[in-house]
Amino acid sequence: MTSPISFTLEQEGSNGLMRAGVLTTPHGVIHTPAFVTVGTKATVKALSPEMVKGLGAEVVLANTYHLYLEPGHKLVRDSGGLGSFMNWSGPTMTDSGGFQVFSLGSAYGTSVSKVAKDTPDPVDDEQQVVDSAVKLARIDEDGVTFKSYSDGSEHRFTPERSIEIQHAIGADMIFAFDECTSPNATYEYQKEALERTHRWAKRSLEYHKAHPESEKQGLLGIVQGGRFEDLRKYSAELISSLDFDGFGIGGSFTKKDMDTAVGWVTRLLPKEKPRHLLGIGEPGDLFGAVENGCDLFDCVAPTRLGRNGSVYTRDGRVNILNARFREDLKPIEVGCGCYTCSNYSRAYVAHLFRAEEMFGATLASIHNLYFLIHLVRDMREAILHGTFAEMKQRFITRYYKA
RNA sequence: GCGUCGGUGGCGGAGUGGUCAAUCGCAACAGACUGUAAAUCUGUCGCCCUUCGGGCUACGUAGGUUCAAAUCCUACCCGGCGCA
Repeated sequence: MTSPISFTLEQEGSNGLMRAGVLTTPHGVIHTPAFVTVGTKATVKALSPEMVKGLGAEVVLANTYHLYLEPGHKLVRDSGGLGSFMNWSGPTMTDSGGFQVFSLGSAYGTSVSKVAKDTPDPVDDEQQVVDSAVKLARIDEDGVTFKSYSDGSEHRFTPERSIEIQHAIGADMIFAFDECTSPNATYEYQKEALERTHRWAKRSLEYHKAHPESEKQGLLGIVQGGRFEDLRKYSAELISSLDFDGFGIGGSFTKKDMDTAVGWVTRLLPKEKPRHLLGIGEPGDLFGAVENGCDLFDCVAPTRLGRNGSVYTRDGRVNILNARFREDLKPIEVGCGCYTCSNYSRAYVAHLFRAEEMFGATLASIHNLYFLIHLVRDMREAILHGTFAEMKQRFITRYYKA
């Protein structure tokens, strides 16, 4: 059976891993490597689809669990599918709800994120002690029972159910239902969770292939294995052996080891299919991931940081609320081509945040998304021109100079 | 002029003899945020010393009572209200 999505490699890097390509979906093409804009609840927070398109985004990723809870996947289906519902005409993706197994489960009530710090914060360790009874996700072999974070009602996700819902939502690319594990999980637990995720991957795939939606929607299998080399490689081989349309690399990492861990996996994945690194990332992480052969990335950071007043610049991330920007009439980044920097000053954006005017979140989100999307796009160009290493060196030196 | 209520940290506003450098909110200052439980969360917030801790100056002003006062008394200054 032919895949509803096709991937063409344009250029491979000298390290044999990184590559530039073109991913064709039923709703348009994505030039990879590409940063995927996150629109969890069928909206990129604070932005209209026109703004999202205008800042250069080629694809939007929504969330199955969130849309299932609100407004319900059937309504999305009856609205003509995700793209039609949210008025986004380009390519779309949905995450399976696997991340919510983590964020509402083991990470609930803690400050643990999927990317662990190299030097653990003792406060984090204390906060990890959360009664398992209050967590909102419970895992068993067959699936996950969630308690809605908004009204406490109970819901059940299985691999089949996740795919069924993702079929209704109708994104071009969907993900197998997996378990995103905590970076603090033991090897034993990671292994156990990995085996389960593999069984879920097969079930997701079987359910998908048995339905006509598989002719319009591509299914991506997810490699897990935490921070353990043998588990990552085992997972990459097993997931590769299945007939997925592409691959996701999920789960937890250490900031320092992320590149290495991604490399273990991408070396084993078939070159002719796209790889999506789930939930990453920060500028530095993106360089490492691209260098190690990832094609797609999504991250909430640009929009969340934007709403909270942090903005990216070539000289590092800054908080626009800092006193020094109060009367600073320069754009957030001199030379930036985004709508925000073309028309507004730091002082104005800072004023909006201080006055709690919602347009501030919009302007900061536009800038941050533009920054990351164009950063990855620049990486793509650099791969095509064989100048990736210099480009990376130049950026990293300046961005992390402190 | 008489009466009355009140004057607390940048602001609002608690406190009404000791546990008060003074609850709390706002503002301010800084930090965090990686498949969105998030337009959220955390910390600092009189001055000085290196943190623990210690020192100093403070609750309109000046005196007083008391072992001890933002809290009680007296006078004065200022403000609100009422009566002339």
